[in-house]
Amino acid sequence: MGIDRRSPLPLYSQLEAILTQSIDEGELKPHDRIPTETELMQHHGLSRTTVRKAVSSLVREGYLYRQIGKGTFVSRPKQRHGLEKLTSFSEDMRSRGMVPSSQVLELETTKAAGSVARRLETDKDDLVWKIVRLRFANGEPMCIQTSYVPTALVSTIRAADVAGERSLYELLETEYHLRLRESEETLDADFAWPEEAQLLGVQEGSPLMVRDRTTYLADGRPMEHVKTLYRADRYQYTFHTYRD
Amino acid sequence: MGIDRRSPLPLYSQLEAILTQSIDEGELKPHDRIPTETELMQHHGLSRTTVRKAVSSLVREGYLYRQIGKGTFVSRPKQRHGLEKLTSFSEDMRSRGMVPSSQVLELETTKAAGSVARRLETDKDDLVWKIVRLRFANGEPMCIQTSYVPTALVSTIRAADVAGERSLYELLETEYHLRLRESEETLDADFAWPEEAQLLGVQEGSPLMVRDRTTYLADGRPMEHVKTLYRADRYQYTFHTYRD
DNA sequence: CAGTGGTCTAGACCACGAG
DNA sequence: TCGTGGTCTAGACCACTGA
Repeated sequence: MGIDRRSPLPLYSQLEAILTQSIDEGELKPHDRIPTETELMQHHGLSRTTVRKAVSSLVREGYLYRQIGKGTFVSRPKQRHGLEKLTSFSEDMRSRGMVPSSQVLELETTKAAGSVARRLETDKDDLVWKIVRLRFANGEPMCIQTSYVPTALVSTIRAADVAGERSLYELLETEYHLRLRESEETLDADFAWPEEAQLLGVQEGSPLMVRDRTTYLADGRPMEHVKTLYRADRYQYTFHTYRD
Repeated sequence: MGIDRRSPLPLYSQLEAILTQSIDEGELKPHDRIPTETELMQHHGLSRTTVRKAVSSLVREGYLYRQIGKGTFVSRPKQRHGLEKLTSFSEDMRSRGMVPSSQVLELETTKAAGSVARRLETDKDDLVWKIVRLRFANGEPMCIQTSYVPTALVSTIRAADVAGERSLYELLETEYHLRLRESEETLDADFAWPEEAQLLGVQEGSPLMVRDRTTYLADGRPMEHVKTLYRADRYQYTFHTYRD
């Protein structure tokens, strides 16, 4: 494994891959010092700027931490997976080692109600898709998800597009070539109402995590607003924060 | 407002300040294109590398977004405050425009129990501080917070250090010169047990947000493990995610 | 003191998007 | 075709850390 200058991958991202691989394979252990920036330059034949770009990126992602005057070190294992990534339910479950699937409960176009219209920045009478799905992880109910997508962005959605293991985001990215950039989310706690409890297979009044998300495209237009009710006994949200 | 080469602040951070100020003051509005990198170089007499470092940083923080071949644009207002910051309860409440205060319910040293010892990476018999506080925002109960801090790091904590408006983090950073780097957190939902409900002033069985956090120092040592029970009717956790 | 990461410069070539 | 951001180089000086 070395730097390949004919590869289309940028050199800094190749160096990132080399370093993360050394960490994941255990060559570099937590709190080990990694090679000096000068050593990395000479060893891989790169400029200092490129080396620093690779290392800085891994520092941002939580793989490494720097101490001025001393060196750069490997972080504690669980402190990786630095910044929160924008993922679909399917991607989220797969990264937790579970198999996602879906059952479509509703799929229709409707006029955007007040809060949905505000989040999607559409007019009150514009049509939006409403998709209600019961979502499973390893075949067990995990959450109820209600999504709204402007019909102005996506003309057609069929149940088969979003059922089973199919992901709405995959459809939007592959079929409609919409590039997602970021989302804004809130987490809250609530009870299960009777209908929700029955769908999720829990007792009425059980605790739920409520996740509200608005997703935006690369050009800034809102793409989706979604409310998800998770079984709190099966789902925890995990994240990282940094000082400065 | 311009670049001051005699200032101790790095040039890229001065440029960041200039750009964020133009945005906050409304000179640059959401979806406006900001000046080209070349224009910023010439206007401020900086190299392209420095300009790019400033702009990239604002892109990471969610102030700006880039579209290759087209330019760099201002994000939608709420999409700023990009990455999650490691904040104390006091800092969190102040940033939400509320006044924090605390009432100390317990303050003692104790042997670290199983899960606490594991999180703090101490031996089972090592002593840790246990601090239980009822925390208020604008005088209303907001959460119950139970903190554990190794006595190896902090020899003395008096009730006055952590009561009222005083923050544990401020104490650690100013008195003990401990530099915090990052934390690992989970969010969950649960019910209020009778004692908790009474302290928080809610009905028994009300929904709570449960936040578990372990905080680490710049050199990687665990500094604090804290469990916080928030009134779900008064607290929502808000965050951002990015694709790629 | 020598070595580390932190900052900065002046140049270069490229791929993408729009007219 | 031209201007945008994306990548990369070789060199420089600085502040902080530890011996």
